[in-house]
Amino acid sequence: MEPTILDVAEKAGVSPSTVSRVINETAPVAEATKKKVTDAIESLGYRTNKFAHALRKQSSNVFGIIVPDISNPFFSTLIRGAEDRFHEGGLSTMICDTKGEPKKEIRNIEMLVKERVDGVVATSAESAGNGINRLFEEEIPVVAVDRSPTSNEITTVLADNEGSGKKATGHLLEKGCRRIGFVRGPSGVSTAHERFTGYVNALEERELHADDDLITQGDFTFSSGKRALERLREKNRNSGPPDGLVVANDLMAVGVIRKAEELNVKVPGDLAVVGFDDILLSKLINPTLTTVSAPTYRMGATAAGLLLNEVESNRMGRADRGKRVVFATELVERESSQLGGG
Amino acid sequence: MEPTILDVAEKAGVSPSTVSRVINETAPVAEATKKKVTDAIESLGYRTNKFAHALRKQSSNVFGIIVPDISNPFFSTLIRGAEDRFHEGGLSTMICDTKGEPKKEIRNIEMLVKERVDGVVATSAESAGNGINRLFEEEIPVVAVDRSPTSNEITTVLADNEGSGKKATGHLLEKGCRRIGFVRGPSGVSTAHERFTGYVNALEERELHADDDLITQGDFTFSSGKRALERLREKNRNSGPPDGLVVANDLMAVGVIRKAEELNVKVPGDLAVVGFDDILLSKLINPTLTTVSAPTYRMGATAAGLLLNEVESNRMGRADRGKRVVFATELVERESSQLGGG
DNA sequence: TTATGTTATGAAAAGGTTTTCATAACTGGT
DNA sequence: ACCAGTTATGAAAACCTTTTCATAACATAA
Repeated sequence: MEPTILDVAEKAGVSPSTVSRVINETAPVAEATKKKVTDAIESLGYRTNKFAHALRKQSSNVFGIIVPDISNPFFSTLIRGAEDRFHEGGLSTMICDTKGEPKKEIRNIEMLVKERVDGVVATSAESAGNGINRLFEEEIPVVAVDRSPTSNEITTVLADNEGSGKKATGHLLEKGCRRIGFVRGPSGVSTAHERFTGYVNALEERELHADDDLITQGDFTFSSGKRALERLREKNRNSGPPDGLVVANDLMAVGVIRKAEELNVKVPGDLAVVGFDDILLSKLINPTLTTVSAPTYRMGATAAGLLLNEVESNRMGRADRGKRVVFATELVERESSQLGGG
Repeated sequence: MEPTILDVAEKAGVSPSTVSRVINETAPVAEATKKKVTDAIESLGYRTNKFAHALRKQSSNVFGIIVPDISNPFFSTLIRGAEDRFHEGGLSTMICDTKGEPKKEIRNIEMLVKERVDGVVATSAESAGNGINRLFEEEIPVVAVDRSPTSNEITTVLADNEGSGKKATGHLLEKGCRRIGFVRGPSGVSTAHERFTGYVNALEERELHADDDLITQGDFTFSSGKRALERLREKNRNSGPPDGLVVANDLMAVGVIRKAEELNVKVPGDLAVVGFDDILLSKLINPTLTTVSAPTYRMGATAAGLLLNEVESNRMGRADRGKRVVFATELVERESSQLGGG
């Protein structure tokens, strides 16, 4: 039914080998024959059979992209960056959403292994026992993005999270905040930890130091943000509540703002808030949220690019791994941090 | 390197055919030989080669899922439903995000064709020239979900959008609204149109009728919601503004609420608002948004199930297409529609 | 006992590429 | 005019399964 390379060869009056050479430009072919072949391909509507191609080349030309949550705009932008880069090269992609569940991550990785993808761009879901090792076992090249993997053999693309933490904290200091608290993210996530480090460093540079009572932890969800503010106000009933809060991601920051409203704490006014990621929601809530944004699209594209390099290197027999690219971030100033008209 | 079925055969002292029969349970095999084979498979760590399998069977065991926006929680839930169903059967999935751009939809579909997927679950991005026809040409089975395709040959899974429109409108009427407006969605999208029809019918059942001045159109985005409210208040400067608004999706409804705030119109109080989809955001904003939700996860799972049936039928030589499943929807009452304490 | 059907297995073909190995026809240099 | 090196092509092998066709052994029915 579907024409094969043999049909093309016959129609063009050449051998299948020659047709293959024309298609893949893998050896010189006389101009005249080339024309005969392309004509035959055209008229038959021939397309190379993916399965046969993959079998012979032992390569699927498919790449995997793993993220913990596709509905998080941060990750969907990352995906878009990576996807565009892959599609540019005529490569296909499989997107995997682990929903942050290790079980689902494993299942997804098993799928990618079964599909014999040529490589994977991964935002490994959890620190503990991440399935990336599995890909290593199978000798499938991996590039990590946004979060640091445990192994440093793995090429990694990151945002400057520590710098982000510094920027956010510095911003609040400039706005005149004196008691600045921090809502940390889940303990296993490098991103969250580095942001916290930035906060600590920003304070220390000014010879202040982080008061333990002003620090609490959430798990990146909206409701954990609400609980965080509750706890912080409880803890500081005597010493005086924080007047500024750096929150490890936007979603929790929105939770903080909602809870502040319930408690009749004015944001901004009584409390300035800064988040991270610049998700869509941050522009939509009231007050709009000051946040630190990373060049997500470019991070995705870069990760894909590095992965392709790595695959290419592997084919050439060289092995270059363990590169590290860090992107600068940017403070996006909005209403939630405009203290006292200043 | 990687062991083949031949290695297994040799180790077990049988022919490759027998090994294949053991693996696929495609013909009776003596208990003793079966054991020898499974032992050999185990000890060699054999896994069947996907490429060879696909080539021989002319089937990838991969299914496509097309949505206009993966970061929209409505669609990501739909995806999860479909994906879970596919994974259950050991099938793989490729998720495509068209970003609502026809160009991207075409590129994605081209990719699915190239990958020779066994079938596609699609929320066709636009009404006009949707790429689904392309899949038809390639004889790739398709099931449409959430939006009606142009062809009625195609099995479709829908929410009862007209019913939703009715419920939303009826709810506002019960709350005492007298001048109820409607913000329509993009003209090509069946979902949006049906919701509008529900609105009209709800009014007519009560022998009211929809005032043209109370109707305007948006494009499903946040900012188009803001503009919509502006236009409606402009239009009705003399006749009096609407006291209730049914908005074709939640994102626009949030835009309406934000704009109302800017204009000092109280929601609820001066204006009651109802949206559709029950996206995460609807619970997070202030006031929380009353909305109509559909069983999104089940819709995705059902679509995948029907697709699998259809593929199976095709293999058996029968052709059953054009089924139609409609899911009931549910009103989720929140703050935005609680008029005057009543 | 002979014919018929079922169970259990192997040999070989088929699925559609890419690539190695050969060969032939040229090219350019001496 | 001869040799070396390209250039241009074809034949055939290899990639790894699944499946058809055969064959043999065995059971059941007449």
